Amino acid sequence: MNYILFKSEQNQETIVQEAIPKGPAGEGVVDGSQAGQTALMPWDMPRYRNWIAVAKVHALVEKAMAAGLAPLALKLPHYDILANVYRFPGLTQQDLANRMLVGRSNLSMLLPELERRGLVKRTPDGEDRRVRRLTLTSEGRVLTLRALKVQVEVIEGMMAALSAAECEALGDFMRRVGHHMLGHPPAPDSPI
Amino acid sequence: MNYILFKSEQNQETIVQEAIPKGPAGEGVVDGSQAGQTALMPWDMPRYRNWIAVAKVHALVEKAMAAGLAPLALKLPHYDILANVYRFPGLTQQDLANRMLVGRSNLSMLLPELERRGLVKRTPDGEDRRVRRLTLTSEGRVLTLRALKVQVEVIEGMMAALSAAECEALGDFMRRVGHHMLGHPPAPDSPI
DNA sequence: AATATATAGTTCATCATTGAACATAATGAT
DNA sequence: ATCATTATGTTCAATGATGAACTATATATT
Repeated sequence: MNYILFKSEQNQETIVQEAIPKGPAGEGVVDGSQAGQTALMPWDMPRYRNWIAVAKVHALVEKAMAAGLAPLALKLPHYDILANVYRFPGLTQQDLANRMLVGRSNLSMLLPELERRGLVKRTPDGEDRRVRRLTLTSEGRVLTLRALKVQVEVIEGMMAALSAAECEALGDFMRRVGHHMLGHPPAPDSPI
Repeated sequence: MNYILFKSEQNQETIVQEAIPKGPAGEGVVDGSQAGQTALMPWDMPRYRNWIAVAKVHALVEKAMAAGLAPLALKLPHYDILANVYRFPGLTQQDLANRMLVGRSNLSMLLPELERRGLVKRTPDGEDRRVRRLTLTSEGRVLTLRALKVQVEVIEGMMAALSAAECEALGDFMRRVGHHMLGHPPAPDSPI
């Protein structure tokens, strides 16, 4: 059975036929590069590999952030909340969920812990009784600044491999991609 | 209490003093941009913003992947395993964990489910009785190809916002950053 | 040969995240 | 005024991921 796997950059369809197993005593070990009519697999394609590189760096940064935040007794999701609330005091839980690209229920699980630790306050909105608005306590702000310092160090350490022009190009590319994926033109104060 | 938050690109230290709360009736709403001696916050810095853009795109791609894989009854972590085992048949669980940048215990939780579904086989190594080697079944390979098609569509859709040169530059940047973070020069068959 | 150290994979408890379902409130249509 | 629809946040069950502790095995040291 053949699949049309993808079109190459030259708009040429690549068809992959299920590879025939080979290997010692027919043990099922398969050489993926021996597939069908064209040997091209996604990892042979530049765009795919470029995205895998992005994904790997993202995983490395998350690990570095987790390690850097551990001495502050702060997990990455909690820090994300604190940083966003520091930057946009008074935002709603729905707004925060949109910015963090997580579900509302996740925040309903995470926020009580930050409240309990005395870092965040949730207050009812003056007009809409469904809404709660988020602000940091003074202790929350202090901790957030310390955690921001950690994040800046991770990002600066990472970006040291790039020139300023390269770093700016990276940001331009990613913002453009982000807006493209969201399907609308860039807006002020967009989460991207 | 002041913090040295970070050094700017001109190597100038930025000091942030805790912002003074303001807002209606002293309700604790804080304007982060009114901090201390210099108003620069991380989100005012290009490198920080550039990384946030990368992180946002990564989150969007993960959502798109999850949505695209749902009709195949496949979750993203399971797909990651299948794709890596397809590409490197016979690899060990330890090797797979390294490539996926997750812990060995995570794979011990995920792999039995793929085994139960008849997608993956775990076989003892011929020489080292601690080791199990991973291969896909024929059904696993078929499903993996279908899932690869989904991933390629997501990546192609994303990269449509970039020219070929921009996409290649992006990959170059990220590979360099990845190697920089791992602290060693690029190697053949590196996870980055 | 005996012992110490390192490695591969598993189990465990804990936490983050998801998506469905729910309760309450606001808005829009009639 | 009433009803339908949408929005906000919470609860629930299920699942993915982590890091410590464990078992079994391999390797290095003495």
